[in-house]
Amino acid sequence: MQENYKPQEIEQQAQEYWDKNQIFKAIEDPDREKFYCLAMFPYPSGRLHMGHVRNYSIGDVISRYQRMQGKNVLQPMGWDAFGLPAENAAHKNKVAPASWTYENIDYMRGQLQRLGFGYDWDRELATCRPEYYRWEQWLFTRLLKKDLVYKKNAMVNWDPVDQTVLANEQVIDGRGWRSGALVERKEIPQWFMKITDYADELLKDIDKLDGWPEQVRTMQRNWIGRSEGVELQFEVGGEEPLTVYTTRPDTLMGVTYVAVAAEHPLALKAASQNPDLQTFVEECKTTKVAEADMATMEKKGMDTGFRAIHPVTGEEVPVYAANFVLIDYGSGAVMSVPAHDQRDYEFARKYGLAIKQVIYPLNDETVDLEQAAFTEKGILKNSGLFDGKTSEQAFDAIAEYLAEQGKGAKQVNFRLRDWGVSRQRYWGTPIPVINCDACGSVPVPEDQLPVVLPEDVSFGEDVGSPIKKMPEFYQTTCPQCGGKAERETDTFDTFFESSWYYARFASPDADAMLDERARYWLSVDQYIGGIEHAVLHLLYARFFHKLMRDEGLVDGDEPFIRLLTQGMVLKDGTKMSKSKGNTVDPQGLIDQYGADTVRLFTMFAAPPEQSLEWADSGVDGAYRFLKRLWKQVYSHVSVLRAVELRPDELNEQQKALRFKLHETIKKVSDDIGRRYTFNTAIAAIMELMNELAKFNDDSDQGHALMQEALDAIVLMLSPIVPHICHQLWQQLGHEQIVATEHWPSYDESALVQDTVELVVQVNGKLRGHIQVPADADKASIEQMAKENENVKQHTEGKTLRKVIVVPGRLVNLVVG
RNA sequence: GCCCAGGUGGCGAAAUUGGUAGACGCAAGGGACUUAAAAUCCCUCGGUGGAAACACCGUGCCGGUUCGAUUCCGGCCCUGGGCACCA
Repeated sequence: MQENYKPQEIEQQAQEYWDKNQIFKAIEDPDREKFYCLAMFPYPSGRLHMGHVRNYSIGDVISRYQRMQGKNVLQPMGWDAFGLPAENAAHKNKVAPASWTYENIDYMRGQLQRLGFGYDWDRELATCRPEYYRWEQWLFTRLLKKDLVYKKNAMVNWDPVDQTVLANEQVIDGRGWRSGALVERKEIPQWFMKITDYADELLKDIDKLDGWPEQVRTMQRNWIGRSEGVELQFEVGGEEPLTVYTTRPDTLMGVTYVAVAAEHPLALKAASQNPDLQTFVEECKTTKVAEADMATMEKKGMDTGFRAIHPVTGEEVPVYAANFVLIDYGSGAVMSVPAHDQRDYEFARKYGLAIKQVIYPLNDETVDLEQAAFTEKGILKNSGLFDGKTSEQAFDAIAEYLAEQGKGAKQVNFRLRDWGVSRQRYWGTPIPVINCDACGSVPVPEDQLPVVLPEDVSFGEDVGSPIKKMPEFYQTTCPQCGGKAERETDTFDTFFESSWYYARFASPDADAMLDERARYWLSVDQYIGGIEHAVLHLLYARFFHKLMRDEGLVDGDEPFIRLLTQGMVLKDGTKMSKSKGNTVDPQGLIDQYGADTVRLFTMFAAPPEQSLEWADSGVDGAYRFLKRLWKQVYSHVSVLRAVELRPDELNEQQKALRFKLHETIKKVSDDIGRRYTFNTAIAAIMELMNELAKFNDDSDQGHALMQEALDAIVLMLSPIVPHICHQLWQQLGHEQIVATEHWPSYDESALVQDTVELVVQVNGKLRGHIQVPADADKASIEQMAKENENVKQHTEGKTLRKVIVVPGRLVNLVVG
């Protein structure tokens, strides 16, 4: 008699087999087509959550499918191991971030193994290991010499009580999350990467990424934000002139004031003489650094008393200090045209500043400036020399005029800003620079790398990075002059590590950043990860690839050929995260149902790109399906009969089943191989299984057909539920293991049909169905449609005006 | 505020290029089997009317294009993601 389906038992057996026979070990082989499939590596937060299971199940399905296509597949796994949560845990539990992280890695590795993902574990890496981060330190020192990194002052959130820098996430309602103190903006020196040097190429190459979702390409284009405009100067008597950039130089004649950031030298100078302004500048310090906060806060400003000279009219306009102008971005000053910009308009109304209309609609419509700014393009009036020109003509004319006067020029601008990589935190890669009073910032020489982060540190109530208080770490000598010097104690942004790990997986043990193996495996053929990474991580990784290319380390311009952005797994309507306490822990489900059921249900619940509101209900259905499959195979093999299938000799019922079978193979191949809609692939296989259950045919050909169908089902399901399929494939009498079998192909001749069903519509509404010969012509289809009884009810006494025949689908009779 | 998505039964969803709205699954209700329960199997399952055939309504809201719109266009509402120091 048949055995019962015991997932825990068979899953362990299958995993032991794969492990022992090194089924997923990837070996470079120039004679075989490679396929590098990568899912974004996890932060080792402690336990896997449902979003991880979804992400890695998708990656594993694609990897196993590609292996069955005969490709040489690489699927690695590693750990994005540096980051803030380890420091938080360290404070809370008084353990060192390193040991907390390594324990989490060990636990989560076990969970991934329990889920049966086909990784080449020999390539595992953790970014907190010196043998990993030494190479990004190396790259950084190279880039420093190439002038692609530099140091400048930049704003951070400063907690005045804890005396520490806060991440945006750690500022809640303007206060530090631990101290509760009002957070201030503070300028400190920080390292920057010149990503703007690559802005043009990063933008242009988006066109090459036709394997990426269009929405991600659009977001990246908008983020880089190339614009064409004019940069111009406003003289300020006795002071440095103010430089502003505008994409609307046609509105220049409508400028009625200029606004500068509260931290701008002009504002600070005025404030030193003006206590009210001083108070305002202080107030502006309490806004968070995040752009969303800047954009949604109440717009406030105050006259500095300075007057700027309009570069064309020579008129004086006031210079305001304003809280919405970013000192970090551009020149920290903007020209304001209230009549033609909504934000300037609202600001001008609030402070009683002049509103001067200079652009008028082309169609002579009147504009009501009592209601809102007129922001469209049009024709210039009240603009002196430029009256009568269209906005487009005025753009050029005004730019030329300014250039002649030496007061401005056309300029291409990017919204993209250079990447600030310094973090004032402990648990990160030490920035490999030595600060010497005599020589300045000196890169750590190659032979002194890596700069190792001390892992044995004590973490208690004391906030702030322990290495900033460790002379044995920071006291050193200058590599250039040999004098006393101090190391940087800042660490890299953790996006630094995640920007190149995909490449390191190709040569994880190389005694260099990368070696020749990277040229074989790169680029990544399929990258999979959360949509929340659409801009930052994916843009930084593209940037790094170009940096590594320019160092001669990799070929090609882009790291990821095809990208699948997985939707978020939501619970109670928001992103699952530890900080929100709404994570769903899959471990209970794995213990109860086994890995295959969890994988199957996760892939069945929704298409991968869609966000998924998590609910456990439905897992039972996936489990029931696997039990049915198990039973079906065992009852089939309980009768030993080796009969060859003869498709030409099948009866009608057998032909119908074989049609369904091959239709399903065709659909599932397309759904898994091209569309990545695993949910509909599973649904199609479930439909086929429902047909098989009804198919009671003891004949030899019936048995042979059943064998063909079960073989195909087990092959098609094996990327999704690999353990049960490993076992069932053997039961079905095959020598080879299913993981290395070939994907099934469909038989065209099984898909030939004599008749097809068409839908008959009258005026677009469904009124009946007709069976027609597959090769019927339009006239006979029309005739058959008209003869349908229900159709007659709706056409009687009416004039037939038009007949639309969509071959293989429908007939629409238009009557009136 | 800006950029990008999404909104379909009680629930997760399907409809791939403008062509049968609700496949597949969950839950629920009814039945079979069982001493009973579990498991399994069968039936029903968008709303209203109807015994049924069938008819009308129905894909966030308002309007448009079309023989035909969940799909395309315009406007709005709501939800989610990102906004440069969460990862």
